[in-house]
Amino acid sequence: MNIPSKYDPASVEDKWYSYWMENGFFRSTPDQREPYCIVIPPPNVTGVLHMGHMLNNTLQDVLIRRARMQGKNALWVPGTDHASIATEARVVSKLAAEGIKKSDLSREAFVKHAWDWTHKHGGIILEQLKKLGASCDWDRTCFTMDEALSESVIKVFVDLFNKGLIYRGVRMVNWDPQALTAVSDEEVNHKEVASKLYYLRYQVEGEEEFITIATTRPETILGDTAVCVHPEDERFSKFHGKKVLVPLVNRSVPIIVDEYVDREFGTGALKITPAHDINDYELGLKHNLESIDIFNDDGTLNEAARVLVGEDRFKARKLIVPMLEEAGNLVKTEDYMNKVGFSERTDAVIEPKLSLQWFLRMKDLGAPALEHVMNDDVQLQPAKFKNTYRHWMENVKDWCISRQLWWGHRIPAYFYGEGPMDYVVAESMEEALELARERSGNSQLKTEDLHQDEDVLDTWFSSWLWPISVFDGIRHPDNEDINYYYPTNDLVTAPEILFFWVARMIIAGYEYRNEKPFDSVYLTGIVRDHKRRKMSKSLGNSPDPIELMKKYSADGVRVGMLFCSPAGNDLLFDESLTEQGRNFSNKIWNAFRLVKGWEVDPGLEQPAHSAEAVQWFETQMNRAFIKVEDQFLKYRVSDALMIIYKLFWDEFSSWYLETVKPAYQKPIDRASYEATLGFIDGLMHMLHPFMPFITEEIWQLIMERKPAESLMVSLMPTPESYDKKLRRHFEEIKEVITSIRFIRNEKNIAQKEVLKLMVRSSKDSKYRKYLEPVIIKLANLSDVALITEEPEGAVSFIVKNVEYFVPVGSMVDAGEELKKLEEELAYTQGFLLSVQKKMSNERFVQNAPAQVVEKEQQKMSDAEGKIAVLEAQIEKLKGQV
RNA sequence: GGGAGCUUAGCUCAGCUGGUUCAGAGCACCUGCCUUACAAGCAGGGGGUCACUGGUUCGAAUCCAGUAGUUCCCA
Repeated sequence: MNIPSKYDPASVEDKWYSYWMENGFFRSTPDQREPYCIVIPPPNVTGVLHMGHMLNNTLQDVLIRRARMQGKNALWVPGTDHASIATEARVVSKLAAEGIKKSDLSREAFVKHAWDWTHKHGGIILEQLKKLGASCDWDRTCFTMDEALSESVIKVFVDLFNKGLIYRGVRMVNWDPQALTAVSDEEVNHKEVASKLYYLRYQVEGEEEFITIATTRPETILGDTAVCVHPEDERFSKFHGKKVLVPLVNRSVPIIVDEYVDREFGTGALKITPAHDINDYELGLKHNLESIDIFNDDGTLNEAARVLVGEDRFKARKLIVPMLEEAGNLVKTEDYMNKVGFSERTDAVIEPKLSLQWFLRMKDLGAPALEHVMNDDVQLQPAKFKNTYRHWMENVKDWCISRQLWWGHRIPAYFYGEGPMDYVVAESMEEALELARERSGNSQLKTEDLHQDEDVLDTWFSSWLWPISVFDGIRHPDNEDINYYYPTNDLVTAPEILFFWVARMIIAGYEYRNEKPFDSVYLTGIVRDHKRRKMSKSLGNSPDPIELMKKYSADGVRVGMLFCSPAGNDLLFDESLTEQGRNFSNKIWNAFRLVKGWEVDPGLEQPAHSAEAVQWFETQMNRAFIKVEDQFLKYRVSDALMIIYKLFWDEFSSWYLETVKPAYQKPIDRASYEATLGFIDGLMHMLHPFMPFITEEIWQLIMERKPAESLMVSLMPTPESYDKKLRRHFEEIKEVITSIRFIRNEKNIAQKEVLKLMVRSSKDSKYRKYLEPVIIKLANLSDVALITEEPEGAVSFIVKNVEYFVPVGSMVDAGEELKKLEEELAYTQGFLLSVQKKMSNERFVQNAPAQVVEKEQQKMSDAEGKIAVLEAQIEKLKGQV
């Protein structure tokens, strides 16, 4: 078999991905095996792959591939999300570029445009995931607007409505004046903004007295319906029960008292605008205040404002200040930092607004979801997110589920009359008609008389059903798929959607399956650049994942992502990491090339050093298997990879291969060759979940494979117990070899030059003679001699109290040797002293566990032995200097 | 304003229920090597009073309290 000297990822990756697809290795159907399932966090249907997706999906693929190789029936369900606001915004701007306004289109026409857009751009991201190697069952690809999923959403809405959990009402909502829709609390980002605090005085009605308030939003005074002071604030007690005139419009409003007011803030008096501030709204309800909405939906002032009508809210703020000044109401202005809410989608400043919306009652619904995370039925990884989760769930508010958009699931409420309550909720028009006839008592109602609610549902109202609806478990709760795969095993997602999505999936899970949706949630970090800036298009600091994979290979990028991805921590991504990943591929390829290039001589006996190395590397493999297993249990994927990385690079390549490697153009014995190929096979298995492509390529080249054979569906070896003593001894002789290499370096002796080694062991420190062949090979020695008397002209070192001497003739510098030994002696004496101090402390000996004391005892005698050896050597050297 | 977390080598992070004189990894760095698997490499090496202060303990990077800095979440 001819192995190309350069690894060519591009062709290899396409070749094996097609092969896996053709053989249906990604597909899963229920069977007798234990299931392992992940549902993908559905990306926006029209989105493109970014670094966050890369991280997230690499992790999912690692988990899925590993489970598959452990013999589980692994299923990774892919799909996309219709992303109401984001998609609609894109379609609107695309139409705008063509000179078409959304308002000129009918709902049907607009939705058609949106579908066209979806079909054109939808699924690009899924194609990109294939480049990464994602082993999703593509036959099961779902979209939240598919018929089955849409029906599930509507069915759930109707069900919750009938349970009395969904209601319609006027509430203060977060209004996005740009997207012209309500958004949920979770879709609002609060940012600190430098603004001004305006001090305005209101005249007390019928008097020449004034009361001064402070506000950041002077334009909203036009909607004021009260001024509020603290009941115990003596500065204002004389005003209790009086009225003030709102500046500019001279509307008379009451002065009310409430303990809500913070006496320290501003002047201690507060203007109340119930229509435009959530706190004022609450006060308004409490004190029965009128509520004057002065804004249009797009954020311009309406007729109710009476002045500046038609101006935008921010322009109005600028314009009203000189007007107030002129009218004598402006006392002063101060610079002020305050927090302002911005829309997650459009970045427009959110306007608190009273509006008629649909809500879902969350308190009772959420109770099981809180309980089952707190008791670890659903595990959050890392667990530190439990705190945040609890805080949110304990203060959960009703969920505003309606959006004033057209792209999405239309709310299945049908109005039959003019009144706000003249509606019915049903899964279809036919059912709605029947219900409406019943409710209205009018049996003559026709479908034309019914009018469906214009709003659509929040996107998360479909995503929260995802782990159930991808298996059609809402419409058919007892189907084979849902019974087999649900609850799923792991969910991999970003912490910023813990509440948007994860919490709500848990809620829906308990409500509709009476069961958690997944066993554990792996929360990844946010991908940032090396300066800790969030990767974003506008900053231009986010590499294009597709380009990155072209440059460094998919395996390289996967490894690069994983190297910097501890769970729950932000990860600072840098291209050098993918470079490291690519270098690793190169290393693997070359190691394989070396082994495959060996010629086997069946008549050759296995050299002793190779036999020992084979046994030793077996212990290393098993040890690594066990450690990797442990890391995966803790979801420490990064550390698991690092263990295998070091196993391959340091232990296998640098130690093992260097030991068994025959001299140039010399053949190798059969036993060593086969053992080595076996190790490569095992290493490819361990590495496959992380680097699927290169490992498959190599595995296929190890030997002739049968059709439809593949590494990705072969079983992972299981860890066995290993010879700990052999491993320890090998570590000792590694230290010996390194020490000899250090001497070569120091004395400028080339590796080619053959050296001698002399060993003196004492009764309580043993030289590992059986590993001697390995030392001879790797340190390039002629022989090792056991001695009792110290030789002349040799450099010495000590490993585990065994003395080693390398004769270097005239190159030995006795003075330098002496200095080195004296330094080591001083250190060891200091060490001994500290241990002795500890041991002479009665309280330590009494209180510390026996094991610890024993260990200290051992340290003490070891140190004493070493000191004796050192002192003898120093004594001898002193005679020479 | 309320809550949570973080602070260990130049960088990114490990260090479990306190026990090798004050400690590990990867990368980066330094020195020497183009030794025919790999210079995308090999061999060797240096580097940290574990943020600060105090306490508990025979013993603290590890537990407790406070201080400073920093990040995130919620309002």
